[in-house]
Amino acid sequence: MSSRRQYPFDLIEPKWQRAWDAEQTFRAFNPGESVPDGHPFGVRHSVAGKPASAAQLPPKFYIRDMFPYPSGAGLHVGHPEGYTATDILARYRRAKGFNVLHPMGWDSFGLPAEQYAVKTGQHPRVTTEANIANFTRQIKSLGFSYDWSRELATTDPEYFRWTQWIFLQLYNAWFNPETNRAEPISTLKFPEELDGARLSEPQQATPEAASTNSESATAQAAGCGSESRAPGDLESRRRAFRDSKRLAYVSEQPVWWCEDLGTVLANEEVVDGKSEVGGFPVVRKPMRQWVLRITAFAERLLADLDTIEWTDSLKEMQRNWIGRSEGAEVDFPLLMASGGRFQPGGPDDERIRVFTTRPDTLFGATYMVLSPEHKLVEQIVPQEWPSGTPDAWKGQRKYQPAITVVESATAGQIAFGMVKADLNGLVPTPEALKVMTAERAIRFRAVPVYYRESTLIVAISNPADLDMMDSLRNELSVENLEFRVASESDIERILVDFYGAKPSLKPSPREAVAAYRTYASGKSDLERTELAKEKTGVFTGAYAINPVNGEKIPIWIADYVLASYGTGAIMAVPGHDSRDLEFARKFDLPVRVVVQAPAGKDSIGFLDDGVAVNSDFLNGLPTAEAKAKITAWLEAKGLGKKTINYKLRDWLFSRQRYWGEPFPIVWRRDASGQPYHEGLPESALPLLPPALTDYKPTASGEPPLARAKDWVSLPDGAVREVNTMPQWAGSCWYYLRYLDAKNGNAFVSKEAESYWMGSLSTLNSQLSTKSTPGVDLYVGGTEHAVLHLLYARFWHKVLFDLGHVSTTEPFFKLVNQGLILGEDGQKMSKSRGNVVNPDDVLVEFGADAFRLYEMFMGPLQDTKPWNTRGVEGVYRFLGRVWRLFIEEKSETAFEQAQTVATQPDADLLDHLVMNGTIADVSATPAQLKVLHACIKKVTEDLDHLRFNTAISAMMVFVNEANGWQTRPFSVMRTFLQLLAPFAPHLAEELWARLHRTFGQNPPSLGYAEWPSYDPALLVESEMEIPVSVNGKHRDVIRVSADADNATIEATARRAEKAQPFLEGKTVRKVIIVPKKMVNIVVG
RNA sequence: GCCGGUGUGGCGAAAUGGCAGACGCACGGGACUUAAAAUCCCGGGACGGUAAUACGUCGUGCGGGUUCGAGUCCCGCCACCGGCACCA
Repeated sequence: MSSRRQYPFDLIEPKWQRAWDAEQTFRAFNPGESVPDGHPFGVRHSVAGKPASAAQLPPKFYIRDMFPYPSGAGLHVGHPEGYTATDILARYRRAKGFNVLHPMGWDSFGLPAEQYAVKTGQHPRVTTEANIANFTRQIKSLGFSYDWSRELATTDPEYFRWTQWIFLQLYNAWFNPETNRAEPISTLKFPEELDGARLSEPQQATPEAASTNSESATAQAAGCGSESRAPGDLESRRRAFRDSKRLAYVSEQPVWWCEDLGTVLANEEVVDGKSEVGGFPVVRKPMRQWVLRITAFAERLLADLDTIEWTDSLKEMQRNWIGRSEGAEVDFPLLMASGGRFQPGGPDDERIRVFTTRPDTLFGATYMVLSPEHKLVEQIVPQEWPSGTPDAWKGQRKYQPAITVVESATAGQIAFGMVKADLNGLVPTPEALKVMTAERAIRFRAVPVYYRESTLIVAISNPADLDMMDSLRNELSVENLEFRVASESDIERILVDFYGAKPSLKPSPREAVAAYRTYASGKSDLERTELAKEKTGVFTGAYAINPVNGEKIPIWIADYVLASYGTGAIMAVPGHDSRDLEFARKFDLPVRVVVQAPAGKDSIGFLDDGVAVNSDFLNGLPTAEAKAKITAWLEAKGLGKKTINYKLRDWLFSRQRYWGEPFPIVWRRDASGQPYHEGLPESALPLLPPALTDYKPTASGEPPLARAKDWVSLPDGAVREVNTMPQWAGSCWYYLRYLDAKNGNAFVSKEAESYWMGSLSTLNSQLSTKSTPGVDLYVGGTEHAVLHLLYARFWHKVLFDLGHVSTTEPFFKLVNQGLILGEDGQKMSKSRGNVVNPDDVLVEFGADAFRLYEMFMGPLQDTKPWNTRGVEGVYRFLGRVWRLFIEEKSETAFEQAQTVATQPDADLLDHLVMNGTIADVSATPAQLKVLHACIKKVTEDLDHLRFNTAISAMMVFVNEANGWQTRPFSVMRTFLQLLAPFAPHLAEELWARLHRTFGQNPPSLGYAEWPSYDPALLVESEMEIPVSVNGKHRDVIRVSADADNATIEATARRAEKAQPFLEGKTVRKVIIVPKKMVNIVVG
């Protein structure tokens, strides 16, 4: 650790931060805004002291960071990595003559503040504001050139009024599949039976959007199905129909419920069956929720990825998440077990519709599987098993508590063992739970823990759960915890008592199916992934007919088929699908080869494209042709059609929390008492959350907002929606608010939007570098790949369709910064104790060194470990820069003055004197060459985001300049311009001093024109060219720069060190790459 | 399992198909100093060789290939990191 400061950054850095603040140096000006007199931006672009129109302003450059959640822990060194990169580019672009928009704000709604509020009763706003203040202090101490006048926080009512406004835009719009875009709900046409006013006119039935389950499900829930209703409630039905089409709609679907967080979560927030935040268990639970129709935009979200510059991996993540697959829907007619045709509710129910991407394997479909939740299940199950049904198909439980010893001890209080039991059909019965409760059964993190006769019995099936034992020990305050293996009877007790298992055959298909459905729905996703390594399922007793060959095939239910994908049903082709094969093997179902694998590969289980066999009229066709032929055949017969499916689900948009945006929605009841919702008028915004003293959910499990009875109930009898929006809402559009952050009349003005988002950029392209539309550069971590970045693209497209923004995409270029690891090469975390706090680094080395090191570590996108010695290295470099400019003797005087001074004072810096080696003389050619090489490298590297090599180029310059007896003013001045984006405080201080020393008024460094290099100065009169013999490097020759090939060849042939390799050999060929190398090929 | 990315000194890393290891860290030597720190200068891929030079051989995860020439391009592996994961 250095005992003495390399240079007085502690005085320099606050001094310039104050100056930039006071002079509003980095204010970005909107079209129509008046630029203050004398502001350096106005001076540079001749718009000072007057309002500048969009055409008078220089081209825009909009560069942004992902705004942070202001946590109580403060900034860590990962945050400023991206911030530094964008700040360097912002400063560089300003110098290049762009109007740079570089803002910062706060994603300030969030769980920690709310959890603190639940515990202490303190309003989350208090915590949030304190954290914002701390983050602001930390970020400002790094000297970033943000335009702080545009600072925003998603928790600010003046911000979230527009978040609510955008929600209303979604609420009042629908997706028109014919135009493939969002339109105002007023353009929605009612189907004929609801269009009472114009029954005589011919009406197009509203076409279904690309088949999304949510859509058809809600449409049916809303009652617009085929069954007719009394004409009296036509109005209600019209409303229900309209509500079912909105981009923001209410759905009763099963959602991920997290008990520990007390809220539901979106699919994207659930990772490995646990909540992304906190890692708590989640379960599937049907609830009424607000959902946004992102699936309607799946195709455009996918297609437009081709129009933006993101990394391949990021685009790929989004593609995977959207998960488009092409295939066919095929109808399988039902057959009753008795052999008669099935006729429950009408013509639509006579078949089961499946989705498959391999219609060419239809002849290999030997059974069908429905998801346990499939709506047809109950209707198709017969009273009795068909004769000859194997016992294994009847849902027989066949658990063998095969106990694998994991760890053991004697005479302990806790016994546990690994259960490898097939829990098929087993669920904790209410009776069993009562018994368990009486005996102090507890559920610990979804794992049953059973206390009986002074012994805790823990059945686990995953070695990973061993980690749990420590927490369990703490939680139970059991000391001297010892382990022993659970005995077989221990396990038996858990299975019988907890799961209510009885080793008996299910007596009827109905019971077997009911038991399996309960089992499947009761499993949390955690249990599903950890316990269900083996396939489970049960035969329904019903059969269907394979439409291509008339075969009778059994229908099963199994939880490996998801209700939420495709049609919730599949045709199983065990010959060519690994999951179906696994299932077929377990239950002894027939396997048939219908695709011939290439020679040498087994056709059973062959998943790739091959040639159709055993498939009647498809035989001999390659897979692609077989697909086309069978699809056409199905369509001609009316048995199926080509279909596209997506993995993407609609976006669950409501949370049961206090600290989020309230929905601008009220609920009323129609004449028949049916509740319906209504959007608030814009004039009611912002809708503020009510004041509460208790932030917990209500006793009846309603969200916290329900506690505010006065707030919830309106005088006219309506009640407010009590859910709130998720944290992602505010971050979906903040990049638009920055453009016009103080606008009270609109979320952004048209002028600001079109200028900054680049629709106007073609109007003023006086610079060769053209502006990109949208955000020019967005830098942030990969963790938002499918959350924020997908949601924001979706909102942007809706706003675009509705005419509120002018570009189809928000972020045209995006770069992911790499993770910074701790000094031990591990991910930084409190528990590892390897977290580096930027505050500490700043105290010791200053902001400039910190910034420089963050960039010097390696390429921005790479993951790399922190190394404090590395900071010292760049800090030393800055010290060398300092000493190039400052007379060392004057430093002694300065230090003495500083010791005497009672408090730090920037005036003390005036004791410093410029280094006497700097003189206003013309530079030597060698000096110019060093400088211009540096300009070239730094400029080119900045254009390609190669900060680390730009810094090393400056180090090379400093190492050279260090040896100069005389340092020309002009050269040193230009160098400071190159340094300024990286180490702005030091550069500003030296810039000011340098100019004053030479009797000049320092021009604004931030807006001084970026230096350009003269290629002529870089040309060598002589050059060194490596000489190779047979591709091996042997010598280096010197020739004049304009030497022709003949001269080069002759010189190379004479090269001394090459001689031993040429002697006695015939030269077959001489390859000369101009200015690069010579290769002599001998034989 | 599928998709994407990355493998170069003791470490972070450089290298439009053309002298591998720029720059920095750590390390070693020297100057300055009573001494240390700081600073300045010099040296560091490995092996062989030499008093030290010189010089030679090998060397960019592994195995092949294309090329006068490969860290870079192609084919096949291996390892690590990230994402997805019963999506029909």
